[in-house]
Amino acid sequence: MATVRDVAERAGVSIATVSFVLNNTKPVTPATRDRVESAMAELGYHRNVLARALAARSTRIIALAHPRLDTGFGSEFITSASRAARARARGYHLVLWPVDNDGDEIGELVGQGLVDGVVLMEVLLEDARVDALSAAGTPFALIGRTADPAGFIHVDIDFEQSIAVALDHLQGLGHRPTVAAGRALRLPSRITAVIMMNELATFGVMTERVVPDDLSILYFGTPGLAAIANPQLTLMRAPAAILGGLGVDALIDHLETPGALPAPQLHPCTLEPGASTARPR
Amino acid sequence: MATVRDVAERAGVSIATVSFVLNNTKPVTPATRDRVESAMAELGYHRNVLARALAARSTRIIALAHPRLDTGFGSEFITSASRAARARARGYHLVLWPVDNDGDEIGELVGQGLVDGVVLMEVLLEDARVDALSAAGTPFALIGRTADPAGFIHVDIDFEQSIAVALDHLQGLGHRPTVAAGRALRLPSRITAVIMMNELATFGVMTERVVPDDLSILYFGTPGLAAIANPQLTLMRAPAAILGGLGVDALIDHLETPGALPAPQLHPCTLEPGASTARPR
DNA sequence: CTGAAAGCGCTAACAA
DNA sequence: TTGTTAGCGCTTTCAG
Repeated sequence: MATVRDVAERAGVSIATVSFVLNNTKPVTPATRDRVESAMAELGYHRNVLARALAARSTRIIALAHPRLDTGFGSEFITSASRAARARARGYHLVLWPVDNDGDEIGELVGQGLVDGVVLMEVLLEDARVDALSAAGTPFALIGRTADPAGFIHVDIDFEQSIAVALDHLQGLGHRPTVAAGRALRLPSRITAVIMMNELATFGVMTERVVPDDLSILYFGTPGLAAIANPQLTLMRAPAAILGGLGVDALIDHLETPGALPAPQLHPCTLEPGASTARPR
Repeated sequence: MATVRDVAERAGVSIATVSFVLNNTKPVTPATRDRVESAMAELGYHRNVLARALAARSTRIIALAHPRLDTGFGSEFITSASRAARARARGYHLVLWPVDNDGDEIGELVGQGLVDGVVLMEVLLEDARVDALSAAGTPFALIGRTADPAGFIHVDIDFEQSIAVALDHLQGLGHRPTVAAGRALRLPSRITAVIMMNELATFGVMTERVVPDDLSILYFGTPGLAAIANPQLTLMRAPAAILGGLGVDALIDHLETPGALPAPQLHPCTLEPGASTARPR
């Protein structure tokens, strides 16, 4: 592997100059820049990211902290995050960190100095990982929200907008809204439609009522379960692929503009028709 | 962040000694080892992986090269790979590389010196990425196989075993085997059951025949599609979660025992009953 | 068994 | 505009 030293020698300049053209950090005459650039091309030079990171105190690596056991969030989330990281002009790397919910593990990992920041998946209302990252002084972005997300970089589902779309769908079918959020143990018989956010509960309800004849169900979540159900559930699909990319983008924005706190990015679910919603009888 | 220097000072030894206990690379008196270890504990010392990597010429980071656009392989694959990497006693990191099928991009990435090896997903029979990695001299493991996999570290689906299970299932229902591999344009009417490996083709067949009354279909692949189909497909599910971990394990084994070439790990699909297979009429 | 010292490949003052 | 040089934090000979 060729090093800056080799390039410098071949171009007849100092290694500092090579670094300057590499990073565009100081003015260099077009002529010398040319010489350096062709030397790099001829040698097939690739800058060693490790050495760069050590010297520059910035690794351009970010971590995606995901649940240790797969919660079935779908590969789109991860691949979109991975693409977003590499897509930037100068390219970040994304490492995967399977971590528990207590903050110890993630604290240990950031202590290793490998990453410039962390994207945290499946954030809880009270989240020890968030505390650990704050304590360590590591920049991070949340996918989801803690109880008090103000002050944290975060991206999440736009629930308000999503609910609006969901209600619109149900009302279009002729259902009338009522306020009954929460976990009612038993569904009053006058209810003609429900919006469900919980897998298990959804299947529970489906055993008690004839869907969609007696009850329409609109399910918020990922398609896996919705597809398997019988009848196939009408789904408000979480924008997984989009959130992954947005989270990474927000974090990188922050890293490159230390002052700024990127505004929260909220993205709605999209309605995917199924057979679990219909006109009320 | 505390450094070896801080630890050495506090323990009253040289930084070399600290390194020796850190890596267990030279004998150290229990007494001094103790002093060093408590110094590390007191300072909350974490070894900087970058500096270690640069000096030791080994990063303990491996890359998972995945298709740039999500092919719906499921998150289990990636999370199991990520867990396998971190699980080892001394912990590897896994970075994600979305790459095209031509070898340029991956060649560029390994040139950066960030990783000790690469796990390659969705390997093709003729694969430019494999050539690029070979040329670069980077250790790698394949998920899948090239036309001639001998000499490459690889893990894959055990097709032989899987087919045996599949045939067993169909014969148990009363179908009789015939040899008709390939892509027959039209299905002879005497055929009572097929094993399908291709999404599109499967749906094509389903529009032409009544399933499972006229034709039983056994589908090899991932559950996403199988679940959505009507009737729900009987599935031979690819062992994604297992292969991810096996691939990483094989690569790390190789990295830590430069001589050895880990034997190919083949793992069969598992049969998941659906409604697309039945007794022939 | 322990320490001194020379790097790993690069960045970034500071000088020239 | 370019070069000299001192690190970044660690590993690893080579002496002692």
